[in-house]
Amino acid sequence: MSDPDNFRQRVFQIIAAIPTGQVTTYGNVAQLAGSPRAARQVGGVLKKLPEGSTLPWHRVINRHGEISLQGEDFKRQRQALLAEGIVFKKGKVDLEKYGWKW
DNA sequence: GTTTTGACTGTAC
DNA sequence: GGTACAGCCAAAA
Repeated sequence: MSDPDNFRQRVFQIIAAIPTGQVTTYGNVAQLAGSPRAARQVGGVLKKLPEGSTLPWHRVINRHGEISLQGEDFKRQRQALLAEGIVFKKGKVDLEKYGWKW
């Protein structure tokens, strides 16, 4: 059949399923992808994201509720989240409130 | 096939 | 509460 072992493909599917106005952590995505310890790789995959993907990668943040990126990418992600109704408190997001739950 | 890298997380101080 | 170090995993060179 298909390639269920394709971690990268799995991550895309998971992130694509995140509803607007909600956020999730890399660790959460990694766990859903089948490897709870591969949170790092989740970011690594998104960094090499294909341009044709309309994937809402901006809804993925670290476990501190903060954006792990820096520089322009950081601001871009923050703006994207603000545009979706996410409220930043002291530069952080309330995962208890916006944390994505299945 | 081996080595290097990294948008993370957990534990320790 | 914040900072520092180590571990883990998958993809790219």
